[in-house]
This record gives sequence, structure tokens and C-alpha cells, in this order.
Amino acid sequence: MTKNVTIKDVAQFAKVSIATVSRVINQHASVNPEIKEKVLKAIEELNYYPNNAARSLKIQNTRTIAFLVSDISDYFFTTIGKGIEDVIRNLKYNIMFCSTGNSGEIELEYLKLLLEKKVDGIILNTTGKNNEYISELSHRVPIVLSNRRINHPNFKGDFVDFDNFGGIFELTSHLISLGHRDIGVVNGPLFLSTFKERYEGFVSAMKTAGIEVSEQYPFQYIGNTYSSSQDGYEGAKFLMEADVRPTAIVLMNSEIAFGALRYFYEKQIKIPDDVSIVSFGDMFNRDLLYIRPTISYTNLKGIGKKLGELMIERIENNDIVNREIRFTPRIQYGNSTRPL
Amino acid sequence: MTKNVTIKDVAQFAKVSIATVSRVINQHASVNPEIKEKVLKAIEELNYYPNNAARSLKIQNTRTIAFLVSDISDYFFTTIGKGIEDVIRNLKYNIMFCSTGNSGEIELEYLKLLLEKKVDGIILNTTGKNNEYISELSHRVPIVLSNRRINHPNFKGDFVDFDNFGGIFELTSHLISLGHRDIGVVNGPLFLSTFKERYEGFVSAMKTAGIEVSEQYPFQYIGNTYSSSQDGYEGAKFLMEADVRPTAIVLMNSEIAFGALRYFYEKQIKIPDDVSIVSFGDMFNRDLLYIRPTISYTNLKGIGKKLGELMIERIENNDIVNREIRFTPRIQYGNSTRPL
DNA sequence: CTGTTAGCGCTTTCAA
DNA sequence: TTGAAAGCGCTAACAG
Repeated sequence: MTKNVTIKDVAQFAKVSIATVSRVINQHASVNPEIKEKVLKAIEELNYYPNNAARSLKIQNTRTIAFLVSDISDYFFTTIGKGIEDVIRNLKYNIMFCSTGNSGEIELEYLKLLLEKKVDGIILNTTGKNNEYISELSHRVPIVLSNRRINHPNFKGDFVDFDNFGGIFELTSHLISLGHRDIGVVNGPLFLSTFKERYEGFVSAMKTAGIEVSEQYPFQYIGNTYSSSQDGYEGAKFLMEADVRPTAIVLMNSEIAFGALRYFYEKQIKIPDDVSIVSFGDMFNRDLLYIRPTISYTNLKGIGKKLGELMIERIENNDIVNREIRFTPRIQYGNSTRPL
Repeated sequence: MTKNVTIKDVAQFAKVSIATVSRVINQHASVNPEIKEKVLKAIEELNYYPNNAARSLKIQNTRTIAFLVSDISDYFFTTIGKGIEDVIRNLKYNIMFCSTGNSGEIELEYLKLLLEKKVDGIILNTTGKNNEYISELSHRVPIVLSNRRINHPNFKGDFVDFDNFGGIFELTSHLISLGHRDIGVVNGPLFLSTFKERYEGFVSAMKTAGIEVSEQYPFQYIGNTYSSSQDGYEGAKFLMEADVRPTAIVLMNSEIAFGALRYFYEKQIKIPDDVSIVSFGDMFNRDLLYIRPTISYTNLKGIGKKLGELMIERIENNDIVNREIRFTPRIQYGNSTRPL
């Protein structure tokens, strides 16, 4: 914050009161055109920019929305972020990006910071480790959840996600229809709703084909490193180095898919000759990869727009009923599967 | 900004003055441990979070640094952003991301917003279209330039970039050493310093090999769509559909490379059999692409850290002399070139 | 060690 | 249509 010209300086320069200056800045009420002109000239002349902090302090809102996610350099979130921006920008809101790196502590730290910044609302892709706190918080600041639900009776807010169950059900069914039965799965931690729902979609599709997936099911790997990409690598390794290999693998998100792809590439495991794969969610530059996985395509920008809309509504009134929006993914075929 | 408990409420609750509360919040001076305890309890009890706007208004700084770039969903910038964050986070600074989409107007708009937000400093990847304004601005708010220089005598601030000239010189020389002489180039607009410097590196390397590159040089394409990716596609198309094709192509950044790769893939042009390529800068998931381009590898996080450091120094004193830091890229071989 | 108070820059009532 | 003045929540002299 550099030394600054204030509204007072402008008023003095234009020989009017600060109230008048304020009025022309905010295009409030009626101001004599001549005086208005004078003020505008003074503003220009002095290089005046209203102090946002002072304004926020007075009017009790910041017109800022926070977008707190696990990884702000992830294509997934930056694209969603663009969608949010599309919506809120016209309404003169600003977005503030923060990333938790999936750490519960950092999430908490940021949440507190946002509270101090008095953001008008928080769009949150939670780590899943502060459900209690966030539920309590949700009564004091509007919250909309992005892609990870908080299952807590006290939580107040909206939730936007894909139809995880349906997307994975479809993907798995596709593999089954190709004749696969020993289908492996690489997933992230199940306490996150996305992974849980996807897992359930997998189990259900398998069940439909008469295959029981229980804890004893051999072809599954549940990651726990909090780096999906590493989980993907480890998971692929685990499945492919076992005594009995699956003939196909379901990868539960794009980061996991990238990790798995890296493993396959290193070990020269041929896709789909050695093993077929499918993955949930769009992949950055998928058309340029050495294998184009068959995926559930998801409209990320659309998700972002919806998040933005719900947020705005909730800022206006946080007492509306909790809402849940699901986007249906569409399957997009690549060259990563083969019939058995 | 939800209705909020203020320092007054805390003071009342703890039966002390607001000054005392302020002291414990800021860990200023010495406060009687018992009283401190009481205040802390009140803060906890009331769910108090200091109002940042009020604080900023008083202390005249926001501890916020803006990072204004062309595209915030670009891996290049998000990675640099992480580097910046690494440095400033410990110092209790926050970062605010904004993207211009390479539009001069949006850049201007954001600059004004940042002035109103009274950010303590701006790390800027400029569109190159507001040099006059930014130079003037640089005397009122600390500015550090990321990867695009502003050539204006009045500009005050630092500049961090790669050794563009050297990186491209090396890459081009590599192609020449492989026997190539008809070497094409796909570049972005030359009014941006990065592209200009890279172009000069190319011209110089060619000259060293006795090849004159002038305006008449046939194997060059200078993009102008402001989407590097599209420039890359168009450029590759232009070069490959000409009567005489180059035997190798220098791609001036990773987005251009992605675009070109897309064209080659679509047209089934074989790399490096039909044409060799090299590219400046790291590419996201490069090891998973259908071709691994030979690149100049650049340490993006290192750039970010340096940007952060310079910014902090300049916030403390904006009257230091302009500094320029160059990072030397290292060549990283892929499978995208062949000897002629 | 603690409290009182002025004032940061702005918006908004209220009066003129 | 304009101005005076209170007050948003906080920090930092200053006094005690």
C-alpha cells in the first residue's frame, strides 16, 4: 500500500465536499453535471483510486469470493475457476484462488485467513478433514462445495459435482461389454465423497455382471498418498506386478490416469494389448498423449458456472435450502481398450 | 462479509480494553499472561476473526501481492505461482492471481482494481500493450516483471526471465549440428520481449552457420492470434503446406509446441521422420506425449522464487536500481529430432 | 502493563 | 443538489 491520494485530496482539489466526490464515484443520486465534471477531472489529475479497504469497512462487504482447492495448478480446477469467473465477473465480484495441497491444516489456516479477509463467500473443494469446523462455519459465511461433499447434518450450503456413480458405472460396463471380468481399479481415499461414489459405481456395475467386489477382491488399490498422480503410479504397479493381473483397469481420475500411464510407459506395458484402461474425467492435452484413454468427459467450465451461480444466490440469502447439482458425464472413446 | 463479532465484543467479553485485545492479537508488547489467557478464551468463545479491511486501512498495507498473467490456467504460470507462494507465504504475504487473456483492456482494468485493492506489489506478465501506463504506475507501486520486459526509459522495477536468446541459440545449433539447414520457426508476436529475444537467438545461430535469416526467409511464421496454441497449429500448417518444406522446426514456446503437435498428429506427419522439432520450455506431462520434443528445460519454480524475492525487496524499498535476472535453460533431449 | 483516544478513507444519513 | 458529521474495526501513540 503505497502512499496514496485520498478522497479528501480530490475534494480539496475540486473544491467540493468528500460526500460529493463519493457520490460521483458511486454514481449515486444526482450530482450537478458541472461539478461532476470538475470532480472527474480532479480524480484524473491526481491519479486517485478509491481505497477498497476503507470502502469494505464501511459497506461491510468485499465483493470477493474465495475458491479454495487442493491444487491450484491443476487443470481441473483452473478450468472450473474460469467458469466461476465468467459468472461473477459481470457482477463485479472478484475471485481469490488458494490451494490446500490436500492438507487439513493448510485448509484450516486458509479458512481463517478468508474469515479475516471477510470474503463474501467460499467455493470449497475440501480436504475432507475439517468437516465439523466447516459445518459450523457454513452458518456464518456462505459456502458452496465443489466436487467433494461434506456429510454432516449441520452443514449448510450447496454442492456441485459430476454423477460419479453413473460415470464410473458406464465406464465399467463398457469394459464388461468388451468381455473383461478381471477388472482392476485404482482409486483415491474413500473418505472423499467423489472417490467413494465412484467406487460404488464400480461395485454396482460389477455386481450387475455377476461379479462380487468385496474387501477380498484382489484387483483393487486404494491410494493414500494424497497425490493422485503418485497413487496412480503405485496402483498400476501394484496391479500389474501381482501374481494374477487384471485384463482391464478403471482409473478414478485424470491424475491417477497420468500416474498409471507413466508406469505403463516406463515398464513398456502395452495399452490396450497388455491391459485395457478407462479413466474418469477429461485429461489435459489428451489428444496428444501416447495413448488416448477412453474417458468420461466432463464439462468443467459448466461446473464452474454453476458453482458461481449458486454462490451468488447464497450470498444474497444463506438461508435457502441445501442444493445438490449433478452433471452427467458423457463417455468419450479413445484407443485404450480392446475386446477380450 | 457476514455480520461479525468485532474487537469491541471481545474486549467487553474479556472485560479489558480493545487496546489490550489488539495487543494479544498482534503479539505486541507484553501483556499479563492471565489477561492474555482471558482474551484468548474470549476470542475462541466468540469466534472472533480480526477484520482485515480495518487493519489494512489503519496500517496502510495489505500484505497482498498480485500475480497478473496472461492465462492463469497455464501450467507455466501456475508453477511459477507456486514458487512465488513458497517465498512469500512465510512472510505472511498472500498472492492474488488474475489473468488478462492477453487483452490490453483487461490488463488495464485489473491494474486499476489492484490499485483500489491497494496490493503491496504486482508481479506482472504484461500484455505489452500498456507500457506507458505501467511505467508511470511503477513509480507508485512496486512492480516485478515476469518473462516479458517493458522497454521504457521510465519503467522502475525488476525483470526475471530465461536466457531466451541463449536457449534458442542452443536448440537451433543442435538442429544445425544434425545437418539441418532449412530450419523453420514458429513464433509469437515480436513486440513481446520473450519472442523477440528468442527470434534473435534463432537468427544468430543460423548466421553462425552461414545462413541469413531476413524478412525474406521463407521458413518462418509469426503468430498473431494471441493464442500461442493456435499460432502453433497455424504455423506448423503454414510451413508444412508450403511448396518447399523445412526439414526441422523451432517452436518458440510450449503452447506453440502443443498446437504444432496437434497439427502433425492430425495430418499424420511423422516426427522426426518427416520433420524434426525442438521447443523452448518445459511441457506439461511431456513424458506422456506421443512424441517427446527436445526442449530447453526451464526451472519454473525457481523463477517464481526469484520473482517473490525481488518483489519483497522492492516492497521494502522501491528506490533500488532496476534489476534483471536471467535463468539459463538446459537442453533436454527427446525423440523429436533426427540427423539429416 | 493497561486504557483512552485519534484517525486510517470511505459511505450515508440528516440538514440545509 | 450539496455539505457536515458519525462511524465502520482496527492500531498506536500517549498517559497513567
